[in-house]
Amino acid sequence: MPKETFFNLPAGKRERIIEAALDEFSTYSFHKARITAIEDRAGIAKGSFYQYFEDKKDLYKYLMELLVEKKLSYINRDMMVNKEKYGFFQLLREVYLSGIRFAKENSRLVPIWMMLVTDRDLLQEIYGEHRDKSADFFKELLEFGKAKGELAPDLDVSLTATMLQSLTFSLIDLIIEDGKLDMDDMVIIDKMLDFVENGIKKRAQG
Amino acid sequence: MPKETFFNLPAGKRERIIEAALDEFSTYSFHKARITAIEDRAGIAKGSFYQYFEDKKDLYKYLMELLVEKKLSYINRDMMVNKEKYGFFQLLREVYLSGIRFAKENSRLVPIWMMLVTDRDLLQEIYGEHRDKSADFFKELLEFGKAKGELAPDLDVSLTATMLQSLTFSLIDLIIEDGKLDMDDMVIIDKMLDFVENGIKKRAQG
Amino acid sequence: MPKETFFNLPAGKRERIIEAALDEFSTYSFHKARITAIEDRAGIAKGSFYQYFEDKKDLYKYLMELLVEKKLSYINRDMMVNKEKYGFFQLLREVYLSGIRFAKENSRLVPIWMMLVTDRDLLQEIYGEHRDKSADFFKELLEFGKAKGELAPDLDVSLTATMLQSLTFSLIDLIIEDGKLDMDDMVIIDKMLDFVENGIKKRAQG
Amino acid sequence: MPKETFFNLPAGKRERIIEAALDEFSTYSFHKARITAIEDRAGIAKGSFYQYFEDKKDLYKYLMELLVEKKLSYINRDMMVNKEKYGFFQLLREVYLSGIRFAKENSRLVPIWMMLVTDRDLLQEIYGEHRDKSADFFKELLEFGKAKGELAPDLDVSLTATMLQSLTFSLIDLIIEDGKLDMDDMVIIDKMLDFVENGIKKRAQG
DNA sequence: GATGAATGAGGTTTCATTCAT
DNA sequence: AATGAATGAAACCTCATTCAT
Repeated sequence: MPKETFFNLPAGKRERIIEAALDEFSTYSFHKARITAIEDRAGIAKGSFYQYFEDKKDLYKYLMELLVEKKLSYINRDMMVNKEKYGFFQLLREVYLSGIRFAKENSRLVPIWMMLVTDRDLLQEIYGEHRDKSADFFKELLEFGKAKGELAPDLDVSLTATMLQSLTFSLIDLIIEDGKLDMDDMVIIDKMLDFVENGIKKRAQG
Repeated sequence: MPKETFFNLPAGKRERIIEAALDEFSTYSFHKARITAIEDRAGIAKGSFYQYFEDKKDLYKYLMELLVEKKLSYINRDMMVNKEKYGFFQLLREVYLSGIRFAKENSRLVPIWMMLVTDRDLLQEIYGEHRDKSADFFKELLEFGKAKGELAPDLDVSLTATMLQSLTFSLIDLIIEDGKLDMDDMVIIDKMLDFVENGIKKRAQG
Repeated sequence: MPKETFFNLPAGKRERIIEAALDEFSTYSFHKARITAIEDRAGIAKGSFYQYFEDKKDLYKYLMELLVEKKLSYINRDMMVNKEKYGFFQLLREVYLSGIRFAKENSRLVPIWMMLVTDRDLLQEIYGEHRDKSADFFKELLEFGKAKGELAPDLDVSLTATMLQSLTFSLIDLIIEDGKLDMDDMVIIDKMLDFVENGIKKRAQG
Repeated sequence: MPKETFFNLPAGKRERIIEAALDEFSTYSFHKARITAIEDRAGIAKGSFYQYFEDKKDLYKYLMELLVEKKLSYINRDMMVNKEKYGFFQLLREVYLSGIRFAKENSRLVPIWMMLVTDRDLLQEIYGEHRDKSADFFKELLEFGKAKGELAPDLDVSLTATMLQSLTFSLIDLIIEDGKLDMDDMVIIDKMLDFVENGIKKRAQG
């Protein structure tokens, strides 16, 4: 956690520091990223960083907290709370949509987070034991879908959750690597949902 | 590329070095990984590493080459060459199976490769311009499936390729993180294929 | 060029570093000279050197700049600007005198510079293409002497410049290797000038 | 001194080694020069060098011995032994001529030797206490010239010897840096001798 | 709190030299 | 004697972090 002094900083400066940190960490892995570069880009003096943060890891953790916080803020709270009013696939659509909105507006957070997730040692250092909350979220959603009767009752929830999550990642990655697919975001989502709903096997009726 | 001296080494020693490198790079990100640690674990003297490799990057590249080479060796060449004899989903099944076999027997290569893929700067350093051959592979396979009439003719090949690839990653990850799911590999694959074929929507007939 | 931080240093410390560098480089050739030794002698911490200089070469270049700057400061500017008031040999005498004054007060710079000049590879590394300004200086002076009618009109300017320059080196070397000749500096200079003026052939009149 | 094994080597191989050494040491200063590079260029195996020489310094010393030996071989022995038959300036001319011949045919030895002479620490390491035999040579020659009555009786022998020596260096340097002066070697020598004989002052009679 | 110099652990890399075959 | 891998000292350099002002 940042020191108190960080939160006492004028908002502009605080933001400049965060921006600089995002720039650095989204470009370089944790160990290659340099505090000095962050200080330079933020326009603060050489050791000033340590007025605000315990150390490199402290800043990194904070960035990850921002990520979670931001991520949540993009989900339509109302829909999630009043699940019953919606169908499973409607909800899933909203989840993907929010994921996209988030990624588009916080594109630098995504690579940071991806590097973290694939770096076991770092993950350990940052979180101690890691608990994948995102998978839990999908599990819950799937249970709900089952209960509603929209999904096959014998569907394996754990595995499917993993797969849905994985698809989310690839969705976000597609969106960020702007131009990889020249397709409108909505179209992408709809095609992906169709894939999830119906698979890719050709059916008799089309 | 390793220096000639590396290939002149007795197989045992060469393997010890590679083993040590795999250990180190699968545990730590490229920049945190230490040559010294590799030397120690391989039981060779302080600067000896440089007898065999140009530098850290050189070793890393070599590991990635091994990965590609190994990966390919796990695919049933026969099936891929005589595609026509098989159905699309049979082929996909084989691809997933080979992915799993590979991952089980080379579990340390996977995290190394994942860290690389998520670290843009490193990717750039290692490969210059990166060309995702894996996605191409799936595209080709999908085109084949379309031609065979097993897939919907209006299926978006690029997007679907991305999704299939993404599912492969998560499959491999599941397998490696042994115990995350207590399910037999075959069962996992079959469920995943079912997901791909039919999606998760409940149908009238089942 | 040293970094800004170097010039921000208290004069005393800055001088200690330069002194240490002069000690090291005047004793050892560029590649044998050790940064660590300089740090030790200057009483600064292990990597501190790099706060002030880019690298070894950077420091070395700076020393060479100091040399040029110092060297120039020893010449009687007035005499050189108002050449016309003086005879050629008076001017040459002044040049030699200034050379001696410089060498006596900066005796450690001379060997550094000599090592540089004789080390083609280093010279290349330090200066890229090297332009011998010192020879140009003598050429100009000789042209002046010719114009004044003090020198033979068919004198070869380029060659003579080279020879005068060479004699300067040996003069400086003599002075520095104190005691090699037990003669007063003035006497040395006068004898050398006599050599330059009249050669060593015995003449009819003496 | 090289080991016996070196002299037992077939002449061709011995020469290849010396050639390679000359290449390396004439390009790089003692400490930058690499044994490995010499081995490579000579086409001998990695540690083979140590079959023939004690160490780097041993080879270097040997090269310097070759230099002296070669140098002497270029002087017209006959003239030096029967000095009386010749005039001082004739002898000096021969000295310069031999210097040039030597330098032209052994151009790589010159920079090696120059670097050595300007590197006090190395000189010390190589020779312990250094005795400048070359200056002695000129002193002797000058004494001879005085005795013959060709030089002014009050000429300072030590200083003049130093100057003559210095001019030799610059002469050799000029010759080696081929093209610096586009003048025939003979012309250079004659002009230089004229300089030594008569200085550069314009005389009444021309 | 801000500044920027100071510190030193620690990593990479080079290469002369040794050693086993 | 020849080969070429092995060794390890030692150098350069980076940078997170501390400290004095």
